[in-house]
Amino acid sequence: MINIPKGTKDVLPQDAYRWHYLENTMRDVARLFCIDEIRTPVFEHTELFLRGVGDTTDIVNKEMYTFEDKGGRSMTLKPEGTAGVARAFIENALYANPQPTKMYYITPVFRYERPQAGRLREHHQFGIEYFGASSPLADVEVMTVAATLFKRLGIGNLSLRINSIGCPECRVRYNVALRAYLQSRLDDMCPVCRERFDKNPLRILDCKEAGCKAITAQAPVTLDYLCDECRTHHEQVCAGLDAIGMAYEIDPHIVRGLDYYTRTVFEFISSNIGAQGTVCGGGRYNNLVEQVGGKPTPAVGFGMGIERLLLTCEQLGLPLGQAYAPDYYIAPLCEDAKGLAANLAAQLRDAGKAVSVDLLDRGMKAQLKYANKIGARHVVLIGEDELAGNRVNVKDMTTGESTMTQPSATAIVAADGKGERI
RNA sequence: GUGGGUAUAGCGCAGUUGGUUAGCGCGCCAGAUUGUGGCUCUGGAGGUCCAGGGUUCGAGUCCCUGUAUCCACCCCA
Repeated sequence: MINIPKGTKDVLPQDAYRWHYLENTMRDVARLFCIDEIRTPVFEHTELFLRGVGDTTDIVNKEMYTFEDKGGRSMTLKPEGTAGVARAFIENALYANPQPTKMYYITPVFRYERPQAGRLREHHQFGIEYFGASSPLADVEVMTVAATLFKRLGIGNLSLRINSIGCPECRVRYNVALRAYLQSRLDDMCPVCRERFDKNPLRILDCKEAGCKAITAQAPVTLDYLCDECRTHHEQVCAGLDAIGMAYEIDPHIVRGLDYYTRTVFEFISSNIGAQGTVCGGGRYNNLVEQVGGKPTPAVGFGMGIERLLLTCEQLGLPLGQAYAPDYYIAPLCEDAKGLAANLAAQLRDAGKAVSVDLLDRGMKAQLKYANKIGARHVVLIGEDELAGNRVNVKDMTTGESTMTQPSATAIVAADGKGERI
């Protein structure tokens, strides 16, 4: 027995409709905002993620599925969706199209992690990317897309937290201030944070250790060290959210783990799916396109974990569409009926009906039982009597009523609701 | 990479201070006077008790090691 790799999941036939429901809703919402789909490869040159995501991040450092192909090139399964889209934007000269360029994707992503509730090695993301719009209006619209999707799904209890981490210039001034504050308190902090102090002090704000939290509660926050442009941008994002009545909370401790973020960062958080509650995370990344070799291009977007979204919906008991069921199950009851059964199945399918036919040579009772279990709405019975009378028996499985009718798709469909109980 | 919980039939579980052919519910297959499903009843199939070692007359049960899985840290969606 070879079992499934750690941290991956099968979507089983009886559950696939839920995924279709979520994906269809995502595509519908994207359409409402005039966002077109982009599909990029599942693997890219490793170099893209080193430069795009950032080589100091955990994702790049210890979580990538990297391998050498048979030509000796280093390839990596995409650990997030944005870098590939940025690459495609540049490579296909999408900047030459009317701007902005608004794109969405639904894709698997891969990270070598220890699985737990809401965290997998392969998960799926719905993401959107807006290129070429520096206005805070774009930040607001991106958050609105996520909020619209949540609303459509009936999710009402997510909290939106936003922050601004400024631009690289703000970051330099802020790091000076943060280090000055932390310097004298280093002894009371956890070992991990003492290392972060030198490498990336911003991450200390993210620490969950009680001692560190107590210290960082009073620490300077990026919001107080923004340059004029970044501060104005942030204020306008907040004003934009206020204007449309979207509730949010400013959380100075949101520091996203990907290096490409600038200015706005945000998360939609669920409180009922375990410790990994971030269903959607995103923000602005004005330097990414340039970092992977394009001309400076402002950009903003989000990634949404579909498994976490599904968990949230399930926890809330929300409807997720309906399982697929046959419109007709055709039950030949003798050898001679099989030809007609196959013929009627073909006719009904031509008419757009979902049709299942006996493949196991089962008896009538077993076939009706089976039809019931798979949720067939009608059963077409064909036995000796029907063949002799040039008729078929259409049974409505909801009402239990049967109708004798001519052996053609149009007659069978027209028989719906006209039967009598036998 | 670190810590804790769990592992018995397809799924969910029980299994006494160690004791003889390892059970229950659901599901699956079949039947209940031979052409009508759901409800009910009856029967059937299905298990290397995670793996390897140890203690013992005897291990699903106790001990050790390993593996898998779940949860949490870290980090993220």
